[in-house]
Amino acid sequence: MQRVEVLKSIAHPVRIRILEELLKGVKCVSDFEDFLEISQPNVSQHLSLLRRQGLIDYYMDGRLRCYFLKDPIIPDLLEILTKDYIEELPAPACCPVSKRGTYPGARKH
Amino acid sequence: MQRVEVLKSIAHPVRIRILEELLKGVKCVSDFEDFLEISQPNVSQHLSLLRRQGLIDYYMDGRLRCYFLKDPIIPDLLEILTKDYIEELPAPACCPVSKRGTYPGARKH
DNA sequence: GTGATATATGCAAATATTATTATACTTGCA
DNA sequence: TGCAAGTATAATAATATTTGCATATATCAC
Repeated sequence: MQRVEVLKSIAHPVRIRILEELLKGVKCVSDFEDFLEISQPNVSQHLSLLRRQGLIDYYMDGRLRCYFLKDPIIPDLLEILTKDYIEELPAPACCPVSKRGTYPGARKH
Repeated sequence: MQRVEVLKSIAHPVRIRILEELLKGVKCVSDFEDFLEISQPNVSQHLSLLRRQGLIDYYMDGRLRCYFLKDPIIPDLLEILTKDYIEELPAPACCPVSKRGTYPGARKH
């Protein structure tokens, strides 16, 4: 499943911050190095993973590599992740639809 | 970060299928056991992780545990994951906004 | 060419996740 | 009370991810 791979790529504290920054605009490796408090090789490793997954890409600018967002699912996902959800989903009305269930459906939990 | 934890919970082929099924309605453990081809303890472990994260909950019905969706972010996330994105995001117009970058911005990549 | 800057890569160690197995708990029913 | 169905938990083994470090590559300025 492609979707799971995308999710796994985003589901990391460093990579989600990288993506959030890229949502604001183009950034090069040393820009990330400044505000993420990790080593340059580690930044590169995360960027390279995101690129392997096709989520971002870069262009060369002198000796800088300028990274930018590529996969359109990213802005949508990031937006949902910042959204405030106040209410829980409504609890199911009653009685499970289960092949084994002819039980009355009394909620004891 | 809470969001990363949520993403990690969803970013697994079994758990994403569990959540998709729960989107359709209530299901008990043995229901999952049937269509996911994994062992009962493994199903329980995934369910229990999802519950620890507050994404799902259950009620007792006889000796069945009937699981249901609880966190409203799930339907939104699942929807985006099934959406078709045809176009890539537009490439950035020009020239990086980088504190080091006064480079001309020629794209050599 | 030489040196400095910007970034990537390879590999091993540390850590986290997942599946498996065996066992325990709980409920309903005879 | 005792047994079976449904499910959970604990311990462990297998696997994947992440990080740190040393080193490599590429480009620019001189």
